[in-house]
Amino acid sequence: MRVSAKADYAVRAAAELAAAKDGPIKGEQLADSQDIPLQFLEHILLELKHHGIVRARRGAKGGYWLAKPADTVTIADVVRAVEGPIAHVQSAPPESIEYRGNAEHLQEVWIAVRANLRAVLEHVTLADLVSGELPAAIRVLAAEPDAWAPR
Amino acid sequence: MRVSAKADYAVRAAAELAAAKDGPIKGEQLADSQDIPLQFLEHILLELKHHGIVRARRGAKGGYWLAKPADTVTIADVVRAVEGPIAHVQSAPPESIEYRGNAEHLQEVWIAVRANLRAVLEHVTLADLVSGELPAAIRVLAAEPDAWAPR
DNA sequence: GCGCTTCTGACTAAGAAGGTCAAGAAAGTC
DNA sequence: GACTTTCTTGACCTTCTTAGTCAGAAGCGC
Repeated sequence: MRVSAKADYAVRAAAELAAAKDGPIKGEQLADSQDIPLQFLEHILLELKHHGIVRARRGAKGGYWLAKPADTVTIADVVRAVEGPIAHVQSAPPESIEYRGNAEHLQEVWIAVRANLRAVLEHVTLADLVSGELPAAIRVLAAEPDAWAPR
Repeated sequence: MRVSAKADYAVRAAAELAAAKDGPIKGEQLADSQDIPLQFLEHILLELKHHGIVRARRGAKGGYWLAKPADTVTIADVVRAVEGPIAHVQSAPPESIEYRGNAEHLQEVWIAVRANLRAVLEHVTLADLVSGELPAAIRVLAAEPDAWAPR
């Protein structure tokens, strides 16, 4: 139930790429602007490339850029690329688990958890993120004072 | 973004305790009915005890029972006891993180993620879980066919 | 005091988290 | 073609977490 450094880095780098207008951006530049260890970041970018989220070119004028328009890439896409499936229970998808006895309805709870995670992650695109114009439903969630309270 | 075996076990054991009407339940009985490795389960129960969620007595007629009424203990309470805070990013609470540049609005996204997780976990009690009568809002989430689709 | 059961700490093996290092391959520039 | 830049890849490292097991101590009921 936590967000790894890797996922956080991946989304931040992707946001930086989404904001870039002209040509490929170098790894070092991404690492600098988001304060991410360069070598670690390049591994992450490679994973993103393998998942078809970014593209890259080497050489003097090389760098990274988004493989698709920023408004078609969601945060869920980026997170899944580096962390794998969202909200798995014991490394298995919740719809495949069978609970017995008094825990029988726990499956529905985990399904609801995943649905609510998806409701945020699959509906915020990189374009939304850099423009700051998050979908209305998400803005409502983040605006509630209670959401900012530690617990 | 995944649910550990420990958290899953803890909730299932707690559900079993919530359903128990008469007297303390032995660790072995819990392990059997939910198919959880006994020794591992006892460590989990001890953590739950330290967090004031269950109580225990040793000896011949010993066992475990809930420290509070089942309708006042939420799944979030149980999960936090064994996994720590929900939806931390890089081991820090989302409200404490400051993002720079194009990732500036990422904080709101993580806050929204946490809010939506809480919306499920803090509103289902152990009593709801064993009776199967989940809160209406959660039932709606789990009823949507799309929520059951892998992805 | 005896048997039962929880309590506690120590240990382990495997994997993930969060990196670092160094060599290689491709692309551009001159 | 030489050189530089930059991505690409694999190997390695340290620390922490996961998912347990084992053995013994301590408390409870009779």
